[in-house]
Amino acid sequence: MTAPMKPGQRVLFALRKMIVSGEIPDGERIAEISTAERFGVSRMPVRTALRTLEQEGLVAKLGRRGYAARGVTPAQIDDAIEVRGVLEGLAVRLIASRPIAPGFARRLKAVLAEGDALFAGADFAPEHVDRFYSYNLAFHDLLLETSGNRAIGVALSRNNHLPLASAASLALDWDDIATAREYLKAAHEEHLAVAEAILAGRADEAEQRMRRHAKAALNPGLMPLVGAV
Amino acid sequence: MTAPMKPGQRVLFALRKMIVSGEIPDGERIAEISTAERFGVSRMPVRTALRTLEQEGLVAKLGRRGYAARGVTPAQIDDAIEVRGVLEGLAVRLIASRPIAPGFARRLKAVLAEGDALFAGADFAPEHVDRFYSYNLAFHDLLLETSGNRAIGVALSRNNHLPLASAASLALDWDDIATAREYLKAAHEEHLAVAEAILAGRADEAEQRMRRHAKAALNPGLMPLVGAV
DNA sequence: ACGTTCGTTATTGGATCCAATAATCCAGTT
DNA sequence: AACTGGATTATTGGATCCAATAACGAACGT
Repeated sequence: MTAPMKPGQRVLFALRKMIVSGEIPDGERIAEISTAERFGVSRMPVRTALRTLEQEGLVAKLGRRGYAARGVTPAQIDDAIEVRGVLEGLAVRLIASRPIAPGFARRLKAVLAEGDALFAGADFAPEHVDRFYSYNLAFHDLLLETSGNRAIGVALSRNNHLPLASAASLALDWDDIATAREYLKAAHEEHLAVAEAILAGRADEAEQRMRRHAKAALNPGLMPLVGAV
Repeated sequence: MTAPMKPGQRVLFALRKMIVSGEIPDGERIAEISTAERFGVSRMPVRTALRTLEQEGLVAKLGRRGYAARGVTPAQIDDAIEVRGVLEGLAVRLIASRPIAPGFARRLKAVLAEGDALFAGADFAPEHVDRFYSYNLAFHDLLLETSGNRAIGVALSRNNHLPLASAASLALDWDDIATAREYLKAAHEEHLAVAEAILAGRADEAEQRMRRHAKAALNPGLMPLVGAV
């Protein structure tokens, strides 16, 4: 991860981080030349990065005057979380509306077992948070994949560029590990409830539960529980 | 529209059309150099176009071997329409869940009046289809804007690059103008029903109706009724 | 005859250069 | 003094050039 990154990726990641962190304030113009000099690269990586960021909605094109940063407000993060909720809700609705493949049921239970194991004991260390993160990712990925609707994944990939999955968000809870455990445990139980509704074919309930599960991340200072990349 | 286009836009549009139309078959590799020569431009516009198309999911990166076209199957179009339905459903849900601004009610009624005017008489010409297209766009745009959730628009912008709004789709119906009128009239009445549910604050109903409205486009050979850009 | 390794080649990513274009600034005029 | 016009300049988009890299093929050794 700390390996030397190609210039294009490096500039893209750096700019994205600077915008979402507010280091580049909202509305500030981002010129190609000055940015290129700032990073010590040519204008080319900056250009491609700005194109990508435009697609992500993090910068806006100003006609001929280049691009301007679009600051990410907490309200926008809430917006993105809400969108993620309905998209993942659609995914589970689709799964629950169709016959359940035996292989899926098995894989789903295997993933959920990871979560069960995490909260089997009363102890909870920061390492557990990492493991929960992996488990959570696997859970959401499995559902997304099983839905068979690739358009959901395409739409989701936008939201996940927002700082919902950043380590900074997680750090807030690391101070109080007991609270973190309770919160993550609640999330896991929501997973279980969603899974049960899916396997029982209760599509409406599965969708509703998934939406609420996403919205749980709206609580400030709590783990975002973001899905895939 | 038929004005001379900049090379970048031209290549992007052309490639997009060629992929969704199947002129470039699924899995076929798209090399920068040969494509650039084919269009008579340098590699640069092709590069940016491929980057954009990758974001849209229409091409896949093949590590070092460049990109490959990802053919758009009818199933994928259905997927995208379903996603659009839930996203626009979320938009109207949000609007209906909040107090209605007087200005919004007025603007909404003004837009719907355009639709009323279209179907006031029994005659229907191809020109009316164009007008319906504008009206339809205005309706969906207004809802998207009023929702206040920009993440919805960002997510939607992906889906609308699929050939749902292409003139080719519209052409199918131009052969039988009477059928087109009936279909578009039904869509307009769905708009009215959605609007009524919104203004009455019936959020669930508004969302459900909007979803079904989107799915109406699933009927083959019928106008997609696509939303914004 | 088959596998391995080295060299060639095709192809993308980055850098630099050039052209077009719109915004800004200054001067001239009313 | 204010407004209008043109000229300059800053900035993006496109073209060409260079470097890095991985795939492909051939030759050699076992």
